[in-house]
Parts: sequence; structure tokens; C-alpha cells
Amino acid sequence: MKWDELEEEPCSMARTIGVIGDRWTLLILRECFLRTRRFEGFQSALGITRHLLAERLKKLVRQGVLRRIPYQESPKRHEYILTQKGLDLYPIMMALVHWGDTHMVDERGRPLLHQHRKCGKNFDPVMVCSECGEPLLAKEVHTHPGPGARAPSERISRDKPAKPKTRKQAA
Amino acid sequence: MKWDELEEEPCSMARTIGVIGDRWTLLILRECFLRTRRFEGFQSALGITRHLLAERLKKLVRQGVLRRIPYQESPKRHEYILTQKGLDLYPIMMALVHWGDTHMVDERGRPLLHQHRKCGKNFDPVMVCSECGEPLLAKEVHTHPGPGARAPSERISRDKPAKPKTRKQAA
DNA sequence: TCATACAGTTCTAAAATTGAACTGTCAAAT
DNA sequence: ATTTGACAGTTCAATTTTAGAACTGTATGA
Repeated sequence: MKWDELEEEPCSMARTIGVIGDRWTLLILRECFLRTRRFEGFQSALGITRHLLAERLKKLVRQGVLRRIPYQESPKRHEYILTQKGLDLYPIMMALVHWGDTHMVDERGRPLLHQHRKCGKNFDPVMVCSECGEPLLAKEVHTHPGPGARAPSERISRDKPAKPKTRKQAA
Repeated sequence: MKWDELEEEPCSMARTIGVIGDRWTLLILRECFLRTRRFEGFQSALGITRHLLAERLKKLVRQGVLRRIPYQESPKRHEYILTQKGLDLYPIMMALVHWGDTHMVDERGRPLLHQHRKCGKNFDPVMVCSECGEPLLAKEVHTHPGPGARAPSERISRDKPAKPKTRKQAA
């Protein structure tokens, strides 16, 4: 599977991954949300090679996640600013941070705290159902094909139904 | 930056990316949430090379995201099951899907609908503040260093304060 | 005996990433 | 007038990853 094929998969997650699903891109986006806007800023904050940084920024601009805006003439200089499409990545960023806060902190605790302007408190992000407002648990969600689903015949096979025949003892 | 260094960064997002931040790993996890459990199941659903699949599964097991459980003796066969740590990735998956649903669908509409058992409706995931329950907007969140932050002197520089000196006209 | 299911491992070729140097414009300092 | 430094890239060889295909080995059923 080539990476531009990802964007044509009938799967919203695959398409998202096609746009932001690599390590450097995610780190670049972290910096965007931390208000970094310029080439040198990204480069020195991340230690990414200039080559890759240039390429990733181009891709994010092409995808409409960042906008390249001139801030100075001669020599022409540009800032990279999140578009609305980019700002909409915020829940993904927060979800990543929260999982790290939950499962990857050391004895010292969280590297970063988040404060909600509206209520003034440090918070964790919680994902809830848009319809009833209850927190979402994987077990309580059922998926079914939507209008953009691939026809059943095209669908990729999953595990066989485990037709148990006579196998020597499952453990 | 090497990839195991990522996990030692004082940043929860970087650490999370160190565990799940590559394209195949994310797709493997999608399959896990869609109930795929076995090597062949992942391989045929994703078209990933067997080599990479084996490696990624090993890493996810090492990281405690998946557990490798025997389901058959001779030949020994195992299933890969999400641990609680793995199940906790659900908000990340849903956030990825939701962004794709919002920004990457074609005319045909969403490939997959999600139904919440509790309320019976198809829903979108919404990220809210754990303290006040309001939806989170990037603009309304302030970050500040937590106990696990790197000492200020070690901190990486961001853009210069744009000391405007006398430059020829910003556009 | 032969074909098939399953879960890998091994190998080479192709692609992506790293690291370092280089380009070019302009401002400020010497 | 010349040098230095900031900035935003581009170029290129060397290394690392990934892709693609074949191979290993146990066991079942035909």
C-alpha cells in the first residue's frame, strides 16, 4: 500500500492517517499548537532535518492543514499557520497527550498541564457521545457501514469464523 | 532524534507517538478495535508485509498495548488482544475517524457509522473538559509546565519574539 | 501423498530518512 | 567595504526502513 492510496481508502481513519499519520508530522503539529510558526522554529524545537521539515510543511499546506502566509518581503519569508481544518485536529492532539499522561508518565508526573479558560481549572479531555453526552467506551459502540462504505463484495476478509473443526485443545 | 528517544521526551504527546505514531501501527490498532485478533487477519485486512506486521505486533506487545494469548497448542498459535492500556487508545482512534469524517469524506458520505449502545443513536465523538463538561476549543486552553516538565534552561527555543528591528515592510 | 491454514522468518530491492554542506537574500556589526 | 549572522530553504551521499517475494515448520483434511 502506497501512502497516497491511503487517502482513497473507504475509511476515515485511514484517510486521516494518510494526512497526519507519521511521526514528524504529528510533532510538527504539536509545535503548531504550541504557537510555533516559522521554519527555524520548527527545526530547532524538533531537531528534524531541514529536508524533511520542508517536505512535511509542503504536504500539510497542500492538504489544507496549514496556510503559508508571508510575514516579510525580501527576502520573502512565510509563516505556517493552522487553518480551521488544522485547528480541528485539536481533539486528536489532546487525545494523544491524554493517553501519554495516563500511561507514559514517569515518577515526576506530567510534563504539561492544561487549563480551561472557561472554568479556570486544569482538566483532562473526555470524549463523549454527541447525542447523549455520556463518556464513550469502546465496548458500548457498534459500527455499521455508512453510505460511503465499500460494497460488501469488495470488503476485505477478517479472521475466519474460527470454524473449530477438531483441533488439539485450545488453551 | 531516534525513535526510542521519543519515549524519553518530557512530552506526553511525543511519548505516545513513540508507541503508536506510525502509519502501520495505527492501522493495526484500527483492526484491533474492529475485532481482528490474528496474524493472518491483520495481514489480509491491511496488506501489510508479514515482516513488518510481525515487528509491529511485537512492539505493541512489548509496550503493553496488546497481549499475546495462546488459543491453540501445536502448532502454537496466539491471538493479539487489546489490554486496558490498548483499549484506552479508543479516544485517539475516534478522534482520527471523526476528523476524517469531517474533512476527508467524498460525495458518497461516511464509510462507517458509529452507534452508541447507551442511547441508541448514531453519534460523533465530542471532546469536553473533565471539569466543566464544555466542549474544548484550542483557543480556550492554556498550557503550563507540570511537575514532569524539563527545567526551563533545558527547554527548547521557539521562534524569536520577532524583534521587528527595521525590516522592509511586513506584508 | 498432496494441498491448505497459519504464524512467522529470511532475503534482496526500493524508498524514506539522516546528516552535513551549500545557496541566496538581507540586516547589523566591524 | 567586508564580514557575520538570521532565515528559509535545497542538494547530495550514507544509512535505515519498508516492500515484495519466497521460504520454514506444524498440523489438518482430501
